[in-house]
Amino acid sequence: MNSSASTKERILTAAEALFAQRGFEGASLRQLTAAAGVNLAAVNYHFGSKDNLVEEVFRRRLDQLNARRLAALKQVVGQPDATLEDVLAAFIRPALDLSHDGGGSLFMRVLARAFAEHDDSLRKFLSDNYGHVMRQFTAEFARLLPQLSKEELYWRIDLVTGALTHAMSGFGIIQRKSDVSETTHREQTAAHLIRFSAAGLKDAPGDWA
Amino acid sequence: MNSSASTKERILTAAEALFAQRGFEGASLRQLTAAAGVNLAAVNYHFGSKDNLVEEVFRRRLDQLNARRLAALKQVVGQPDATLEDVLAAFIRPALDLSHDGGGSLFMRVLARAFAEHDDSLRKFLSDNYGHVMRQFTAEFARLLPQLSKEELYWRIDLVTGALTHAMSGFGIIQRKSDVSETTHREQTAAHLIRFSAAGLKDAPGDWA
DNA sequence: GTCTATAAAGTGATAGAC
DNA sequence: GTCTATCACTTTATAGAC
Repeated sequence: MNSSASTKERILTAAEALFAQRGFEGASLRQLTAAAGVNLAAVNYHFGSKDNLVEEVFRRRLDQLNARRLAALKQVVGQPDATLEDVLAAFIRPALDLSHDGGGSLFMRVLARAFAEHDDSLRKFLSDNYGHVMRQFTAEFARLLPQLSKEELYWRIDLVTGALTHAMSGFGIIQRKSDVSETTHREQTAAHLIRFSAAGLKDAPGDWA
Repeated sequence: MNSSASTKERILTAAEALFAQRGFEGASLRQLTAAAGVNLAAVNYHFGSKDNLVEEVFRRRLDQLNARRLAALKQVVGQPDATLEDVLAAFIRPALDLSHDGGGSLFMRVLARAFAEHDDSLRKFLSDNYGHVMRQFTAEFARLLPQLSKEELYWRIDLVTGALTHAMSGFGIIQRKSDVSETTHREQTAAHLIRFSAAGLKDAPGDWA
């Protein structure tokens, strides 16, 4: 029953889809291995445990995603006339591209679930492994928005994060129309996200802070 | 082991807390009835099934929440000089108040989970029972933002929804400091949400739409 | 309305043959 | 590296005594 990919990769792909659809608790190893066309015992052989498999599902996509984000940010920071929109684009575009190339469109839904879960160990894993990315972007936002207090900036970045996660996990009311190409739709999505986020970030600071 | 509240109410309260913490699949009836101090069989006696219990957890809070939202919106629509911020406040403040009175602060986390779940039957339940509330608010936004195309407006409302859900479920980086009262913190949260959302909604429409 | 006991099925994980 | 078989346990739900 082996297709082209390795057993390990096929488990990861099937797990990503099932975690997106039914959650980490909701997706059982039996459903998962059946979908991947591999033996039940293969999960424990290759990953050790279900928890470890969950982490590997994140690692596979986030390593690539965050490398691309940091590369894009580096490009932007190099330019003296970089705008807030440029920094937002460096953060957003790589995430939208995920849904294009790797077939990893489901991964953003997995990520949205992880946010909603509040699971401490999972959050610690994400923070430990990818927190430095968020810190670099935050520093750049702070540089471009010096009029905002630290607290006000954190608040707004938090709200931007919410909007992005929501939009990128794709449960918005906006569906791509059949006469719009996938590429065009992704460009429009990026433009909406960047514009909306920039407007919220740039707004004058509140006078009550 | 009976405290003051009825068995039914105590199950609902325990279920809300556990669903927020461990998810709908992750929270078992055994954990739930143990936390409520009631017998395991009481869930099936009072609610028929776990799925039905989930719906009742939503109904208990959303009936009140949406009634307050519509009442607040009615007040706003009555005034000829109502602002976008007023409409946003009518939507946001009742949700923040939930965390104050009923001890229902956990409910917003349950709601955030429901959004991330993509569960069709749950989404249909929410849409069937509370969709009219969102439609009324959308109509008011459209009236106050006539420069936006229907598509652009829907996009922005969707992004606002993401920011609100994220913030109200309380997994932001912003925590209340010990020297800030609960009331003050809620006011600041509301101010941030309203200001940020209004800025994103009011931004000039894109020229590519 | 609340209880115990249990049915029937599902769960993650593992031992051991190949 | 892959398989079967199974362990030890948990799950929802229900039957029937009180």
